[in-house]
Amino acid sequence: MSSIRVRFAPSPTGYLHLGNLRTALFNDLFARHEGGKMILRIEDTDTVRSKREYGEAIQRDLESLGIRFDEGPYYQSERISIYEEHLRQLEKKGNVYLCYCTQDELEARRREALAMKRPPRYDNRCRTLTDEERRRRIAQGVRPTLRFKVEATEPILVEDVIRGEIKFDPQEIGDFVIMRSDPDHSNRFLPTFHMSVCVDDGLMKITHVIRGEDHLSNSPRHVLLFRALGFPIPQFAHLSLIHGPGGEPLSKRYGDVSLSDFIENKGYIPEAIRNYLALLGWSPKDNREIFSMTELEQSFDLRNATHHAAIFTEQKLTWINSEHLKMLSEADYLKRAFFFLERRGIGVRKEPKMREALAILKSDIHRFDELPDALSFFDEEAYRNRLKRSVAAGDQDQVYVILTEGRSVLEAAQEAVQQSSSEGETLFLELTETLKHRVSEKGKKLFLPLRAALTGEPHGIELKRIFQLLDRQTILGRIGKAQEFVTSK
RNA sequence: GUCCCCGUCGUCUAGCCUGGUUAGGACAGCAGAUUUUCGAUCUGCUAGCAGGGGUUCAAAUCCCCUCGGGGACGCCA
Repeated sequence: MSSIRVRFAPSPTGYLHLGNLRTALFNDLFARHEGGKMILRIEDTDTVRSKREYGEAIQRDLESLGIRFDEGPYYQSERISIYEEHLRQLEKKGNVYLCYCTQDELEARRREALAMKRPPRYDNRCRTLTDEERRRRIAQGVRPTLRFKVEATEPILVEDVIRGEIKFDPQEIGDFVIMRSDPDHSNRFLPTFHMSVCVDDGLMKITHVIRGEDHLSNSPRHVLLFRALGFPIPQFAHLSLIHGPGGEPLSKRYGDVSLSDFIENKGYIPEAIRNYLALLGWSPKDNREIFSMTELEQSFDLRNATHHAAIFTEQKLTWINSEHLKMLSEADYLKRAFFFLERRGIGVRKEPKMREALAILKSDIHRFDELPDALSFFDEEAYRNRLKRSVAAGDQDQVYVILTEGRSVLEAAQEAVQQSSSEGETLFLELTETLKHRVSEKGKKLFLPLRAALTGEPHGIELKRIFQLLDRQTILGRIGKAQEFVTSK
């Protein structure tokens, strides 16, 4: 039994984007590969911005991606007394002091420092506050914060599984706030992220802190805090960030990279998203690209994570999704396809041939949102509307052009179908045999008009299959209809 | 501004540690084959070491500088 423990610790101040989700996934894959445990911790100490609904949405997203946690969710807002307790230890050891600088003062000094091209860091001035000054501040009603004294003189080492050993000069780090004033209770403190993270990681016996690279420069502070609190220092692994298609960092306002949009609207399957996300910032030594859930866990190795940001684009995800669709059993695929279509309000089960058509489409489509169009030829009304639009658009429309140029083919086809009494594939074979002798067109010129007349689309399911899916009457009717439409113009 | 991280085809990446490869793979794109159509499939092609110095017989690989991107420097996390 491995003692490895990792955690995913989001703050419920918005929805998870794909970058956050990948961090969760890497924690999950690492834990499972190592036979360790994964803990979910909701970092909701920012009482103003945190929302319960976000916490719930986060859990839904994790679940739909197949990311499971062995412990939690722990809510930090319910653990305030624990942080207070550990604060007392730090106070006893003289690691903290009260700071009476107001936010306005701090902000003004930061701006000034920046303007003078100096580092905008805290100057530790309240470390040496005189009793008199302190009394004056209190009299003014200033609410203090508690700062951690950065007294280290030796370089602080952050051991990172991905990047190696990184050194930080403690001189570069100002005393930082570990307890801030609680906006809702006038004499109470709330832990800042630094404090709650270190106490919880220590208490929860986290062995590997796997998080985004944006936390890299926080890590030396955390090393100092872990030491002061008497906790062992975990291994760090800072993941390179994921950027959007334009190269910009992903942020919570990018609603279009939300998981539910990808699954519910675009029709990607979770296995594929997992697979794609794993490949964004990591690759196995053998360069494989398609992985099942368990295969991913087996080959995952944090040390193979990349060091640079990766741009998220849908093209490869689309391909990976089509590969995963092919790997699905027919029953599983149909179940999911029906589910997707029904959510779109397309009642597919009523149509007996629909199941057959869906099965054919399995190896054809990339994602489920291609299904409604691909199946629309079943619907007589949708078919007619499509033709009407074509005719209205005239030469601008591909289908209209195909139909017009293929008029002679359609005439011959109509006649041939009328003369035959077959159905399905046999009808198709007889038809092509007859047409071979009656018209000079072949290949594209021959089949495109037939397809367009039958489905109203220039592409779709194999033509032979369409004959299996539509009955004689419909086929005959549509060929006639198509001719009517083009000549009516 | 200071500190930290990063820079290989359009995109995801292998190679870097431990110098010697025609710099490999995949997606996308393009072309051909096949299916007497589209799609799917198969084959092929296009395309890259950010720039400059240095070390070396030899540099994507080691060193330095420059440029570019990102992050931190919050009573957000």
